[in-house]
Amino acid sequence: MDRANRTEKLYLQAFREIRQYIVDENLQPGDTLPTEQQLCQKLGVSRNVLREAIKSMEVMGLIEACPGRGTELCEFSYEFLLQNVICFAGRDQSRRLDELVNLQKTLELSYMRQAFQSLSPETVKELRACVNSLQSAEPASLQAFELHHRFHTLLFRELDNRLLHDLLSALDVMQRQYHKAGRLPALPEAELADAVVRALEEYNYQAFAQAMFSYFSNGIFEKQDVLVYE
Amino acid sequence: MDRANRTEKLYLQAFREIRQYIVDENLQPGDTLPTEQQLCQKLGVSRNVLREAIKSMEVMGLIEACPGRGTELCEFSYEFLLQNVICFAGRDQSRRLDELVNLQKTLELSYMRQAFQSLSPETVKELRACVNSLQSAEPASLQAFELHHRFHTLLFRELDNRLLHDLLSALDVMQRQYHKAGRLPALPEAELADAVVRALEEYNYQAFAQAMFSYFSNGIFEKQDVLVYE
DNA sequence: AAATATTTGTCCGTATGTATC
DNA sequence: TGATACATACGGACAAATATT
Repeated sequence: MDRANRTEKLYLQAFREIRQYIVDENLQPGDTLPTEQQLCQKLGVSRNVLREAIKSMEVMGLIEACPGRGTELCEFSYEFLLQNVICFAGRDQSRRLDELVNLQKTLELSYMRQAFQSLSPETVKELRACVNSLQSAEPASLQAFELHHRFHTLLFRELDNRLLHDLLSALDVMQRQYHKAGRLPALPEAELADAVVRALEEYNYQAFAQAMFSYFSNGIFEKQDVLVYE
Repeated sequence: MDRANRTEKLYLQAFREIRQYIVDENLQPGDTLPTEQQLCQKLGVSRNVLREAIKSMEVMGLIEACPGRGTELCEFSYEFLLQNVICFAGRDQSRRLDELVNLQKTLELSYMRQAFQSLSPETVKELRACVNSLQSAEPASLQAFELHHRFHTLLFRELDNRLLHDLLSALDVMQRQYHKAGRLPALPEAELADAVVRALEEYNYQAFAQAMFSYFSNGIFEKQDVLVYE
């Protein structure tokens, strides 16, 4: 670490270097990081500075430390997103919700063809059960919100695109905060979700796409324009 | 193995308490936190523990500390969160680049109409200068890579969508890492970027959209299918 | 089963650089 | 200019939890 002409704080620098180390070494969940002593030597910083960097990762749920054993990578979780978005993002910023909803609509409509092709009969059955519950649930209830979320999760869960999957989950986590704060407008009617599943049961892509567009033109999604092309 | 009975680590506890303090006091961006000493006393922990908690917030971009002045809240940004989602979430190296490129293509084509409408003559001039440099740069060089990214940044920088902006920026960060590792295939030819800017100079959306599609059908983007609709 | 070594958790002290008055 | 307040950074020390011999 070049300390002669450094301008940035050491703990910020250390954090990025450790993150880079994890990426470069392709460390997987369950793998252990070097000990604090080793990392201090590798980065050329004191133990305090190193811990400020490493404990940042632990606070975020990326790693877990245990005395006597060491520090290991965790399975990635959106928990830290949830915790922080609650406190810092969801405060008097009404347009952020629009941006979240718009991005969800854009992504799901853009990837729906791949989703359609990936869906197995088993998942379609689960989707059917989900939508049936949705139709008998109280609209705008917490239960309805959860079922809508499950509906979206099921639609894309077999699509083999980890990045998209994580991104959709992150969007969901963020929207959840708005819902808790009572600022989430109504979701589309259950009937529109039902039409999507009916198209899946008939394995009719045209009908599926049509139903998806209808779904995403109602409720909270209504005013979110998306550029769509042929 | 009894984790229930184990007392929680102090730095995790301190982190949550400080966050709660921010919410309770309704602190806004620009407001200052109590000094380290005051917080130590308030929470009843040592300075080291307190710093491990507070520096976690700074690493996440939630606060900023300055010697002699104190610590203040920052404007919330998704950038850090998204970068870490991308860094830690999908670690399958081989597919990740495809997913990154595909997502960039999807987002830029989906939001290009809004981008077109938002662009000012000043930015178009900067785009022109950027593309001119690109045409005289050595293809596949580091300079060409940087100019391509500047091209994309300029296209969307006036679009008033913070979330999209942060996401594109996070994708850029990740692609940079692939480029450093020499794993980034060739970008589209400079001529295709030039056609985009020519359409902007003529304020012709049809030509712009056409040029964008051509750009995103070449080089690294070639094999990335995107669902497009009418 | 016990002793020892390893690793993280927590605290203290000190020196330095920087901003403010 | 000087004094004060604050964050930055380093090092040492001991405790607690775990692993190893």
